[in-house]
Amino acid sequence: MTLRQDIHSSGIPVLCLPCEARRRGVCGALEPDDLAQLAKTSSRHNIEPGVELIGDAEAVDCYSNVLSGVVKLTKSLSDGRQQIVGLQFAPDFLGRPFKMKSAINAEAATAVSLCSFPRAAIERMMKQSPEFVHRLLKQALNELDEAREWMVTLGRKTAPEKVASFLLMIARNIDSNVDPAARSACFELPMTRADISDFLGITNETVSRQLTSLRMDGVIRIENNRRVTVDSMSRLERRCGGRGAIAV
Amino acid sequence: MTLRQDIHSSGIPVLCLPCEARRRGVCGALEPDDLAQLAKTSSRHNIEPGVELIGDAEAVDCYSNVLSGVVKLTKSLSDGRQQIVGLQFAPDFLGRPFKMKSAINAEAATAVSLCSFPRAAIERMMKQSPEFVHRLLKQALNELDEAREWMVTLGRKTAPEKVASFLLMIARNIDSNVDPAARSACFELPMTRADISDFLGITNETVSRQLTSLRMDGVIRIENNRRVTVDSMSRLERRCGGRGAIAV
DNA sequence: GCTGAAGGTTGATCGAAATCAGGGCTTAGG
DNA sequence: CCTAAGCCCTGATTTCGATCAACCTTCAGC
Repeated sequence: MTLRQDIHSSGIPVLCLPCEARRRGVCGALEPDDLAQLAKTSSRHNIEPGVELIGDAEAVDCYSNVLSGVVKLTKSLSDGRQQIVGLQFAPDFLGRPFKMKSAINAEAATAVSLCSFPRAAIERMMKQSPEFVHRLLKQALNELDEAREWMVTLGRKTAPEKVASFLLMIARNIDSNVDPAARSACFELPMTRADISDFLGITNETVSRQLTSLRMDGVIRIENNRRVTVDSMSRLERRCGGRGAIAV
Repeated sequence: MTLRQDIHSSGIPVLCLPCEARRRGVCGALEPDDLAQLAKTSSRHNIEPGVELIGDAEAVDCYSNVLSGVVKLTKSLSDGRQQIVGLQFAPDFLGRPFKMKSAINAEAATAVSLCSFPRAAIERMMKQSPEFVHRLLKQALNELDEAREWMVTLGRKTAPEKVASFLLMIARNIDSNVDPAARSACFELPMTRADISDFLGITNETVSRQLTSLRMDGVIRIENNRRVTVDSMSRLERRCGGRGAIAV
């Protein structure tokens, strides 16, 4: 299985061989020698939950692949109100081409491991590999789709629907069992109730109440505040509000 | 002024010469001969307000530059709730690379004129011009920024702040006077109260009340329900809620 | 052990926006 | 002319989720 993909793996850096970013992430666009060139400039980091990756403080001048964990992207109003505008899972690409001051903050929601590259290396790669830019475009369009999906949730769904939709999204992104059409799911919530409320545009009290309500109705089970089991995904789906966009 | 840009305009199709898309849109990425090739396949359309451009109905298989007018992108839940997830102004590029079923609807909000290309022509151009893909990436990232900006508005701003923010965005996008730091502005609202409410995630009654409130307070003047005059942009800005993201 | 802080749950109350309802203005068509 | 349909505004009432407040559990540090 690994073999089939790696028949021509000669020249691929050892570190990159098992890397998910090569299979589904931006590195998948690169030829072995491009990859080798990029890998020489790369460095790996393990980040503690809560650590700020991009923000007003230190203008981190690099790009990274998310190898594991979850990164939250937030925007704040000057009076402290905060909104999470995106979540990045492995193997998403983190960083913002063409822009220094992004007015966005990135923070490790869970423990996170990153594979980072200096800005210059990425920009060089964008010049020499059209396929790489192509991948970046694909990822950007995916993020755009997700953002728009959440705009519907933020603007038009009720609090119970918001919480159900959130659980569904998390289940689909980090469920241990890979089957996308699985009938049940079990996972760790990657963030606190306060984070979830910042994601859904509601308060943490409301998040708590809605989780309780789902638990009471037998839709989910919760252990240790974090571990969630969904026995019937379809029941959860039915709580998400009108199925998104009827378009066939 | 036009001259300076067009010293080497030999080979540029006549239709494209005055086109805004060449200056600020995706066509700006193209060499004269690429442009000529693309122009041969292009067609111009004038669309009435309310006409659906992309949707479940007819899967329009083309891409377009918006030459004038405003296009609204919407997503709907199956029970009829609707959310506008984006507005496209000239010279934005309309259409979705890599995907047929987009689960998104596009509709002319005002009278719109388009310059359309068949899907195949655009895909060929993406293969032969890396600079073109580069432009598409830039536009996608811009749209992503805008979407995220609006997520903050949808999730964390009050109704009065939402309406003020909307007016501010419109003013900056379609104000007749070009100066971005203008102290005052005057423009036509490109959509009905119902559309605005679908954009802001509130009801049309609330939009109406907030507009009245802004009018009573002397922040704006309204003629014919559509024509809005903002005498002091800074007063309007102060009504938009905490200034977005403090990041320097 | 005690203490304090952080995260979470639950209850009571309040308020902003939704909902329900009516009425005005403009435009198109008989 | 009259009528009907859109679009918009405004008032009365209701409701969902915010706010305020209390309490629980866990965990780190002394």
